[in-house]
Amino acid sequence: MEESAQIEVPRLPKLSESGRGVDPMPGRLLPRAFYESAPERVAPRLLGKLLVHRESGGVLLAGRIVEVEAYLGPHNSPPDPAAHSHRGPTPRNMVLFGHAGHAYVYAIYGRYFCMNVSCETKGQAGCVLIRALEPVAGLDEMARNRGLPAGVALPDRVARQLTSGPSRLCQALGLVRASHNGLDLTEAGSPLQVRDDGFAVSEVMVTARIGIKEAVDWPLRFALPGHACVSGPKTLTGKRIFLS
DNA sequence: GTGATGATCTTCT
DNA sequence: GAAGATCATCACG
Repeated sequence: MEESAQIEVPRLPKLSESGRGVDPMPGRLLPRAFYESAPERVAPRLLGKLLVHRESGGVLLAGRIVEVEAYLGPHNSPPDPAAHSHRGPTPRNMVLFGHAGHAYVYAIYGRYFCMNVSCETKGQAGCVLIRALEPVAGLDEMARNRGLPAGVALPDRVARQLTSGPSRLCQALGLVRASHNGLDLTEAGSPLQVRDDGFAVSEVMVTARIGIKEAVDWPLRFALPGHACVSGPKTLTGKRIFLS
C-alpha cells in the first residue's frame, strides 16, 4: 500500500476562506461523561475524534486522533508502573487526580511536551496519551509552529510528520504546559477541545506501548490500522479489534 | 528504512 | 543526582 496516498485533504476551510473573523469549531463537543470511564475503554473511542485548539490569535488548529495510549491509575490492580500517577499525586500530575476530561500537559526531555486526557472519576488517575494526529485544519500554522516553511505545499512525507508523535503534535498545535495543563476539554468556551464530527472508526489496531521501560508488553496502544500519520515502528505487531 | 546518538531540563527521590 | 510516555540528525545498508 502506498502510504503517501493516505494523507487526506483537509476538510475544514482555511481561516481566510471562512468569510468570518474566526472559524467555527467543527463537530460536536465531547461531554465529560465520555471520559468518565477506564482509560483502556476511553482510548480506542478517542480514535477518529478531532483535537481542536484555537490559538490566542484566533487561528483554528485541528487534527484527527489516529494513535493513543492508555495509562492506568494507581487504583488499578496491578498498578501501571509506566504511568506518571503510579506513585500517587505530586505537583506535576495532580491534574490526573481531578475530574475527567482535562488536559495533562507535561514537559519531557527538557525540550518537548506531551499531552494526555484525564479519565475516570475524581480521585482515580487514569489517562490517555495522544500520540499522533492527522492534520485537518490550520496546516500552515502547524508548519510554522514546527519550524517548517508555511504557505507552501509540503511533500506528503513531511506533512504526515507534522503531528506524528506526542511531542510533534504538541509543537504543531502550540500546546505548552504553562498555558494548557489543566484546561477543561469539555467546556464550550475552552480553547482546547475534543470534538466529534461523525468520522466513523470501526477497526482499531492494538499493540504494546512505545518508549517505556515498565509494563512494556501491556496492550494499551491503540491506532487506526495502516494510517500514515501513526508514529513508531511500522513493524510493531498487534491485533485488530472492531468497535461496536 | 533502520539504528545509534546527543540535546537539554523538569521532576522526583 | 538520576531518569525520562522524545525528536532530529547522521551513518549505514
